[in-house]
Amino acid sequence: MTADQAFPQLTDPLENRLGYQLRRASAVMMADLGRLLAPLDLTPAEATILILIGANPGCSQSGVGRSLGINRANMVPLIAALLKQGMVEKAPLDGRSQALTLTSAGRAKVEAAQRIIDKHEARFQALLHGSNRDALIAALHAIRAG
Amino acid sequence: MTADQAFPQLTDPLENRLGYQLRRASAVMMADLGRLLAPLDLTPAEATILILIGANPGCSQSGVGRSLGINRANMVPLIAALLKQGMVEKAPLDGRSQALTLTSAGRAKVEAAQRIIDKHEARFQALLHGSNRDALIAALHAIRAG
DNA sequence: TATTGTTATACTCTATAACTATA
DNA sequence: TATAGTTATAGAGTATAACAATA
Repeated sequence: MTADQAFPQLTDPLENRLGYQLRRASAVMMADLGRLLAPLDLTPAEATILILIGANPGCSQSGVGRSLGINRANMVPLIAALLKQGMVEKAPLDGRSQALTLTSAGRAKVEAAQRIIDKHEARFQALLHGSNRDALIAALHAIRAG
Repeated sequence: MTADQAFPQLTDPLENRLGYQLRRASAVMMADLGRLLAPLDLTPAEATILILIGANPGCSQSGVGRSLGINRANMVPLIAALLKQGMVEKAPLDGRSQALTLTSAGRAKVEAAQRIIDKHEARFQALLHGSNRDALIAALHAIRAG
């Protein structure tokens, strides 16, 4: 018995649903990125936080959270892990805020992560040979704003 | 002090990342659908399961899971909830499989959910005025296959 | 009065391992 | 040997409420 006889495909009324396909496609890319970043001991969330701090030295923890859609409470253990690993430093900004910057170890990690992410993105973009990649990004921005 | 002075936007090096924008766009649509389905006492996951059973009467629980990317173990409480709510019925198929079908209450729920999903999808598709909607779906399929 | 950072907490989602019964 | 259904469990991710210190 062949595999496709053993598991006949179900009729899928969700094939043409934007929200559903967005979710499944996102899951595929997230899982791939997670596998690729694991050897660096980074999760996709940690990598995006490091990238954002690298591009915005002196930013606050809440600012990072607002930008990434992660709420303040959930930023605490994420930043704590990056501090513990020596990738991020805090410096008092005013009495309540702390300015975040990357350490040199953090900068090295970000560069390694960026190289991995670049390859990962290029691999998926290559699958979109027909469609316009910029139009896809523009569509995703429009959906986010909706 | 205006709001944008209080929360200056951070420089965002993720603006142009396919995987990241996919994830954020997906989260926006999922949150919207969750809000819209809540009055029906349905989660997006339950709605997609009902839709799939409705389109494939007699399918198995594992078949639904394979199609939706939900593993067998996690299907158990999902199907149990739909059985308890009287929306799905099980009938012995062979000694180990159960054929799933919708009850009349389940069919009514699916129809109500489909109406909500249709409006939700139409609202987001309207935001994509410039770009080709079919090209977007095709791109998402290509990413899923990658 | 609003914001930052924090703690505690709870709920959902996802993943794995192991088991029984059946094919 | 592989599949269906199940149980138990653990780890993420996400959400809210509340608090202290500060603006």
